[in-house]
Amino acid sequence: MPELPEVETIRRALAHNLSGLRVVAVRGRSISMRRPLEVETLGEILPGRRFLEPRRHGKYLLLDTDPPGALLVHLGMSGRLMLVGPEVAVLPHTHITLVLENGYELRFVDPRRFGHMTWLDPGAESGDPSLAGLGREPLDDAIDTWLPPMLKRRRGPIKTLLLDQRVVAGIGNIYAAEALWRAGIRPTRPGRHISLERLALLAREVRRVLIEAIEQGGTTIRDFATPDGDFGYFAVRLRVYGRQGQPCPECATVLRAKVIGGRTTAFCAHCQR
DNA sequence: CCAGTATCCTGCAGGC
DNA sequence: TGCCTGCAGGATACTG
Repeated sequence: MPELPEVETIRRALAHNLSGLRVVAVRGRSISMRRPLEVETLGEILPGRRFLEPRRHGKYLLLDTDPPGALLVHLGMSGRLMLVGPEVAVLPHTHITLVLENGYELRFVDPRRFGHMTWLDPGAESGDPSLAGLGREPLDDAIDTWLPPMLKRRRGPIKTLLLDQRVVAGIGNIYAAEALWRAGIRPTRPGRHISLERLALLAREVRRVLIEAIEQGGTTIRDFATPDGDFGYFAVRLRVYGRQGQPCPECATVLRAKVIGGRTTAFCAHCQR
């Protein structure tokens, strides 16, 4: 579900409403996830710690604490965080609840269990398997200088390269499709067969679409919501994602879809070459 | 080494 | 109405 703009939207909400609060208790049940969720371990570590300003790298959230350490959160496809009062009904698939000193609860809900929540001791970040090797941030305004050479060097369809978190961190299926449409590039085209000029344009479109999506609070397709329950409004601005069979907003050619890198990708065969 | 596929899991939409 | 299939915003292990 959540790509960079959604995770950033969550981060901002938490910066506002979670920073400064202390954990008083941890509730939940350990469950097998992509990385094991050790509720007992978190129950020993977290109580007494205060949340600082959260950080984000790609689709990962880093909830720094004092005393030092960080809760690493990835939301996978269906994960969400809720920051709510105890009177709010507990959703199915709520795997862990952090009770805060003000009575509010930070809940990690993830039906499909592709996400995870892991504790990182100080210094463990650089050696963490999820974080090590993560690419640079696409919001960087110099992206059009460093991304094109990387795309040029790798093999495979440009769409697959954009989704590779080691190349650039945070792009998922929605924004890859949108950026490629904006840049007029066919998702199947091998990255190394695209000129540096067009790749620079693509890099700028990647950055632009992510920034616009953040401004709209992310994209709610089905169930994305901030910890406070707000939805994202970028869905109305999607031009190709999920719109196969409908006319291209630019030229009215019927949009097609093709599976690339195991993911359905919509594109306009006329505008994207 | 590379690219492509299978897999983890639940929920939901669509077809019959 | 109900059953079945396929697909979903991600990441990674495996196959050939």
